[in-house]
Amino acid sequence: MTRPLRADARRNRDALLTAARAALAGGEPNIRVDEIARRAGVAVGTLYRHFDTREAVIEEVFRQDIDDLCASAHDGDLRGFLLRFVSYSTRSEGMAAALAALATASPVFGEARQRMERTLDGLLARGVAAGDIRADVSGRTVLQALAGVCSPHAVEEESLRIAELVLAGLARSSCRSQRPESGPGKTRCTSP
Amino acid sequence: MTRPLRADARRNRDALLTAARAALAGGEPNIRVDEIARRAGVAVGTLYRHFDTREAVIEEVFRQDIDDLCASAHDGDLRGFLLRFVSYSTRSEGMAAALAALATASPVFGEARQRMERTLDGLLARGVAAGDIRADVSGRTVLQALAGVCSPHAVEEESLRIAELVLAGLARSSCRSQRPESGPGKTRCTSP
Amino acid sequence: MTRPLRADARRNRDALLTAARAALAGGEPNIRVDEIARRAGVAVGTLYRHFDTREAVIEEVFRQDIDDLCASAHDGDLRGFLLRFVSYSTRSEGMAAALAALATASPVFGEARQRMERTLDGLLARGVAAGDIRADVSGRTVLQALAGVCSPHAVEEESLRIAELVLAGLARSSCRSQRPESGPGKTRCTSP
Amino acid sequence: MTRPLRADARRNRDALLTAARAALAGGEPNIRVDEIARRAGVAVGTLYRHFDTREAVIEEVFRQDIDDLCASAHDGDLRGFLLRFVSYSTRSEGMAAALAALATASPVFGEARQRMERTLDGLLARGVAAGDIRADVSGRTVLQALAGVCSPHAVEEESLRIAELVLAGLARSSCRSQRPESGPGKTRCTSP
DNA sequence: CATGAATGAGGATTCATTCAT
DNA sequence: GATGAATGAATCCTCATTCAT
Repeated sequence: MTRPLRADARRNRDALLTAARAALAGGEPNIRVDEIARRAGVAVGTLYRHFDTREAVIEEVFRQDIDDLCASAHDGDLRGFLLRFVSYSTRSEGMAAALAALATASPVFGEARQRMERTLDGLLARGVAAGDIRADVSGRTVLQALAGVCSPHAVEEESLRIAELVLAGLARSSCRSQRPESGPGKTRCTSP
Repeated sequence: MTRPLRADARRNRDALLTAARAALAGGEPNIRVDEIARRAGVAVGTLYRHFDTREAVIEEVFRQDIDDLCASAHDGDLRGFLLRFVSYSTRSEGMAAALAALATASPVFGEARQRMERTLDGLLARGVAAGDIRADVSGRTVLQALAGVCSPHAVEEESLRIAELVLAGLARSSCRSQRPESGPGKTRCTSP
Repeated sequence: MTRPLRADARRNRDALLTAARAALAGGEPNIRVDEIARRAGVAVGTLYRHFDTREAVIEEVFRQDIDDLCASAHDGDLRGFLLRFVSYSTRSEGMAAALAALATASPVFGEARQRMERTLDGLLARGVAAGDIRADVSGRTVLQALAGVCSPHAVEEESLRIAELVLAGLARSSCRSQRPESGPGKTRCTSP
Repeated sequence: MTRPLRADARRNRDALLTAARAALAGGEPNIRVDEIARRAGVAVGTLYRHFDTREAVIEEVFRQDIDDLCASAHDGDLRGFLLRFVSYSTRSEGMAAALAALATASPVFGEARQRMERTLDGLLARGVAAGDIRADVSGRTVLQALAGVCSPHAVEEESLRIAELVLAGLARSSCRSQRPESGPGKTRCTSP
């Protein structure tokens, strides 16, 4: 049973996350733990009281951001969601690199990814029901396809074009033209 | 005027690149220089005679791979090109991480990216001429959209789905349905 | 405002300087940082917490030594000062080489040199006032003239002879005979 | 029996020494062997055919310079000799550092030192005979006293002052005033 | 709980010297 | 004799993490 944090402890924890988030968003994916602590106005020891490891700090920042993003999906607007994702990714240029650097399958990837995928699945399903979206694409695929916008140095304008491209690929009408030169593939389009 | 390398020197240089390529492709993006040299059967000093820095080795591997890939585009087959790219990326899972780690704009990024973009531009133009591909998407955008397949841990099957999704978005027919809920956007499709 | 060091940190810092001083004085001008740390009974990281770089350690040893030496000049005894300098230099044979190796104008050279020069200036002025010392020689010149005693492998007995030679040259009476073969030079002696 | 060098070998050897001398004189005491060879227009292997080791190259440069200098002493002019020495040292700022770096008692030190000491002894003896120079100072002492002018970054003007200071200390008249405050020391002055 | 000093494995790079061509 | 590629020991410095105060 984890007791709620004492007020000052809470403050420190938040300060650490804020400092880390700012650094990652500001293009410092390799920021050192000392530095994160310093900017948060605490000592390294305090950082390690709140987080098991450097990775854990970054993961938590990431997890929170994804949480916020997914929460915003309740309006059911797929396009809006993708654009917000693009916007977030563009702002946090450092995040992508940081996450890439984490490399080794940290659980956060799994968790955050699952939340994202489920959110996208919901939005896609809604679009399918409305007849706008093809039914043969999963949230997982869309997420992966959007990874491009996460790459460091991505420019927002360009990232928006990517989102539009993916959206176009998702449109129900695009289904028929999917494999022009081949016969009907095994991936059926909205088999009624 | 750089004189052609002596046979044995050439052999060593190649061995180094081969060792590095294998390591990167094999999921060891952080392989140490000593280790690369060891696997190539030479001493570190030899590595440093051929490459200014660790980064330079990785860049050269990357450059060669991209060169080979782009050379394969002469057949004009966009779909085939994208699938080969997916295949390459999937095999070289380590490469993505390695390149991401290089982070800071190493020139190779620019060079390789330009070569890729130009190649894609050519393939797209051909498709546009044939009436299969919409005219409002640049090679740059496609490349960026495919970045997702480069992420470490990407699974080939999934990456192929992404490629298909992007291809669907590129199809001429997808153009009309690009923005279902809005009126005709400013991005025109093949204005005849 | 730098807070005073914690007791144990202070102890470590001192141990590092002591180890470094001993090594330099003992003819090991090229001692490695690991080794200095090991002899001080700490890890390399600790050394680097206290000093930015290997150079910084050596500079600090040098600075302290010069400080101590200059502090000893308060008695106004020029001869005594020079002899102590000789003694120090002879003991720290490694120091000379170490400093020579630092070569590139590290600020400590400037600082320590200035302190030495000012100290010598003071002692010379006192001698001039007493009528023992010629007035046309600066502390800077004397310091430079003594550099010979700093050379590695200098033997104390010989170094003392050098000091005496310089002292002889500094004596007021030596002024007149300074340039036997030429007429009165532009460098006047104690212009009354 | 060492056969005289073939013309081209001779040329290479000279080119190497010239390159090394220029580098040392030009403030590059740490110049690498590759670089010396490159500047001489030959390969490292050639350098190592002529000299056993890096040290050997530097020693040979030094030896030649000292030879030239000592040869110039035949005119018997002590002052002139010292001034030439100052001039040489000032020009070859890098030499001092290089020699200091050699540290470990390379034989060249001994040889060159002996030649210098003997030359100085001769000049001093001449001065003693003429009644200008005190008899209780050896060439060795004078040489050591002049080491200061060899230090890197020495400025010629300043070095000349040092030489004058030493010359003043050497003057016969300075003998009496050598130890003003003490009684007659054991170092007698020209005991007749 | 917070502090910040200490740890120490890790890893890139240099360069004198050797030796096969 | 000349070439220059290869060797590999030598070393400095970084930084995530621990733990005494």
